[in-house]
Amino acid sequence: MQSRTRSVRAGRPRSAAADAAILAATRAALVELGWSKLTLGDVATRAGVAKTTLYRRWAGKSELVVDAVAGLFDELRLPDRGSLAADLEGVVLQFARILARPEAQSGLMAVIAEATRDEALRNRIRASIVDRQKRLVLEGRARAQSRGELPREPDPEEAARTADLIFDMVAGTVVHRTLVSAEPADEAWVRHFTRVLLTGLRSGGPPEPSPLPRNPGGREGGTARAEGDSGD
Amino acid sequence: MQSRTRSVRAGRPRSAAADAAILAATRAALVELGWSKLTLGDVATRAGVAKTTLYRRWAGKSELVVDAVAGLFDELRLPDRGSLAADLEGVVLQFARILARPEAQSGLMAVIAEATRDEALRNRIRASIVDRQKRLVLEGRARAQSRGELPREPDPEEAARTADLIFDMVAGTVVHRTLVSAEPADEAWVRHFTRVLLTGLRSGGPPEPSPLPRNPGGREGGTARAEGDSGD
Amino acid sequence: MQSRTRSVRAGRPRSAAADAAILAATRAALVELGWSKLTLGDVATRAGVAKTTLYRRWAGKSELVVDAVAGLFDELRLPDRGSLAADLEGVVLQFARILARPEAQSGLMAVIAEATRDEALRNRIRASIVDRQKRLVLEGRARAQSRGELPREPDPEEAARTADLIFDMVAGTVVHRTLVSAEPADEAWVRHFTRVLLTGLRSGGPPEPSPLPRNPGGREGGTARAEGDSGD
Amino acid sequence: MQSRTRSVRAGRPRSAAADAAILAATRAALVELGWSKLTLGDVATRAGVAKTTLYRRWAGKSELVVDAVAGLFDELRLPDRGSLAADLEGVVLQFARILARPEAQSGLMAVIAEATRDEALRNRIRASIVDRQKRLVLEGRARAQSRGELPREPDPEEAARTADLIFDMVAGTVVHRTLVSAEPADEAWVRHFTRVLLTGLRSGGPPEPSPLPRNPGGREGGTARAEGDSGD
DNA sequence: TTGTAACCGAGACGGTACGTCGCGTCTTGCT
DNA sequence: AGCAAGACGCGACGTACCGTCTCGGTTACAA
Repeated sequence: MQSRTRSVRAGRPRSAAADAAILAATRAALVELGWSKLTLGDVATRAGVAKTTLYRRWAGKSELVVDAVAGLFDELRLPDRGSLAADLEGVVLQFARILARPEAQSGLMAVIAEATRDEALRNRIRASIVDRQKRLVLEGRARAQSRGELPREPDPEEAARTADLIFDMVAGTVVHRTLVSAEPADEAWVRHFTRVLLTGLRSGGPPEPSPLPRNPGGREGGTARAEGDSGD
Repeated sequence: MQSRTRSVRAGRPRSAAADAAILAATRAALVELGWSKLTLGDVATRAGVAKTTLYRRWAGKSELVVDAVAGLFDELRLPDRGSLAADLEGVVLQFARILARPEAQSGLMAVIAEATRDEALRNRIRASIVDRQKRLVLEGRARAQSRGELPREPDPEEAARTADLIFDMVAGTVVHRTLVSAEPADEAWVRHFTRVLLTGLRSGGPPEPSPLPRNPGGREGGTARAEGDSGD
Repeated sequence: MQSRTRSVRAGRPRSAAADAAILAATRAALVELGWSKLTLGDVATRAGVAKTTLYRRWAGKSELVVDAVAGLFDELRLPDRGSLAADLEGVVLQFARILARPEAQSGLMAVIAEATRDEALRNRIRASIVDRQKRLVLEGRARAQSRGELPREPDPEEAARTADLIFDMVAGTVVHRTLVSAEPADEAWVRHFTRVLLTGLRSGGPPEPSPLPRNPGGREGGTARAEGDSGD
Repeated sequence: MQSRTRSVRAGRPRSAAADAAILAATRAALVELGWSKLTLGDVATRAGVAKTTLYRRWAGKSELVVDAVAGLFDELRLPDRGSLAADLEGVVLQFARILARPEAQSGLMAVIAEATRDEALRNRIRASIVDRQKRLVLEGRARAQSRGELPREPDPEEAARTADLIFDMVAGTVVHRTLVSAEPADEAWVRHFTRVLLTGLRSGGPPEPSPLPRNPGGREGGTARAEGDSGD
């Protein structure tokens, strides 16, 4: 009978405290050193843990940082501020504030870069970070629908497509603002952004087959100086 | 005597061919290996160049990759397809196609990650990559205004703010779709996205205290409290 | 097996069996891997024993291997073949055959190397291995003396000195032949070696101040064939 | 034409000083730490050299120590003291003194132990250490023959066999005395040993087919004479 | 034509971090 | 209380790149 028990758990169990210490040390090292100068040996030292212990739990730097960064997003909540617009603003602002923290900045882009070459890592990121965020979008929409602020989408596929788009727009735009443009995503900016987004969503139905306005008569004069004439 | 002579350029000049070979080798290495496994020694070997030659021209991996990736965006053009919507679609699609290439995926996010800790690198990225893209947004708006599709914004500051927002939304969303969600930014998606974006922009004026344009349910008051005062 | 019969006391029922299993596993590992690649974890696994159990009984790799190798020499016996020469040949051959086994080769030299820096280990080796061998020399001499083949040495110190020398010559030469010269110590070689050794011993008395033979002219016949006659 | 030159020597040449520094550091580390606690990282540090430099020149600890120890035997010389006995004593004493040094003790046995499992290492030891010593035996015999102290052996195979035996006896006995018995191989001992050895050799002819005397009656007088009064 | 100065390839150098392995110790739960 | 299982802190391993530094040899311009 013990053969099963044995295979399940024999020997000294892994220290739960070590996991927490390592993740905290990773975040601290990200703040101080950033991704590229973060070394696993240093993280182990900070955590008061042997390097081997670290490698027993994570396959490498990328996996470790994904988990460390994922923790930052745990605090994301969907506030109930009474309206879709207000709720959205609140969530975006929370998201922006997390991204403003150096440990998120340093780590997040780097693991995304790594993930472009690593299917498993991409899945890990999705499971640990992305899906957790995306859930907020779905919840927010459901709430808005129950409030009557948004119509209920009958086609589930279209609903998913739109949710994905919203999510990419929100997360992508905030990330780009923060990390590429390197401008603060403060309250005023968030208000501006969410207004544009919501306006677009309220009117934006399913994509239509003929997107080209097909301007009669051709170009209005303003285009004149444009270089594009040769183009398509 | 030579020793005192200020010869503007004495000695053997740098090989122009080497630069091109190195950048091409860098892109090839990015495709094959990705950022993290790309090594400067390997790039030098591929380019048929000594490591020293490489270090004479670039300070390190990041700078080299910025230049190598920047070249990819040279082909970005603002097409004149007759309408703002069509032009926007065209640009976004071009951008998406560049981002679909592995050398862009691997390199771009990584240098952005590096740049979070390196002011000089951030400036280099802005100068080489970002500003070149942002110019398209400005050109596109100017063309749309001259066509009469968009009103002329009287406040230059507000105009700049909106241009930045558009840029962050476009670039950020496409990047997020491609790299994080790892879904193809194909024509259908681009059409969907640009329609939402344009709709938002056509109605989105300067930020207002009450951003809810119409609420079918009729709860006007809720918006008020939801806004800034309550905070969180 | 045995643990089932007596469930009352869960003491150390395997203690005796474990020792044998561990030593056998050690020898097996020596054969397969040699000293430097032998690991205690592997030995424990082979013996079906926990590493802890192993460490309770031996302080480390060296001590364990000393005991494992010592067992090989248990089979050494002083045969009675009727003459000193024949007895010596027999013992040397036995010794050579043990040294030809890979577990002896791998282990013995290594622990001797370790012992150069470790007094306790040196003593352990002496007690477990060396003295057991040296006893054969003493027994052999006693037997030869009782046969009348060797005179009885009146000075006990000199007797000890000579016994030590014989031992070093026998063991050292066989070891060197086997491990350094890496040539087989087969029957023919043993015969050659023991004849030289015995001849030397029969004539070799206490050390003298003037070792120069000083006979440039030629060899006195007596010395030349002092012992050869006996054989044929 | 440089293509040939290039392949022969291109790039920065290896530092000759580094080799010497590394070997000296290795010997120093052997003295202080002994074989098992000697680490290549430590050797590199002592030599003021990077670990990589060390690994570029030697495949591992064993190879390095072989070279380091081989240097110790460079000082071995065949002295001309006028007689075979005196020459032999001189060489053996030199050998004993080298073996008395801790760097030789620590290293030599260990690499021999390693060599039992490593053909290449065995060859390296033979080339660097053993053959150099064996040459002295051959030189010594030639000199003794020219002096008339030893007969010229007509059969070259038998000559080689005997030289090998002498070598194994000399080296093996001294090593065993020093490292296993852990007794000093001082002048008195060397005199005792060499006298026994030389006596054995002077009378020891080629091995004979029937070595077992098998005379149950035992032997008498002739043997007895050899002992006390020292024929030579 | 000849200097001379900066270039070029090759590759060794002192370092740093990697990810792995073995050591000997320390929990666990089972018997 | 001893056992197997196995996680733990420690520290060396051998490898891979880093960015720098010789090397011998090659341009290209100036004297």
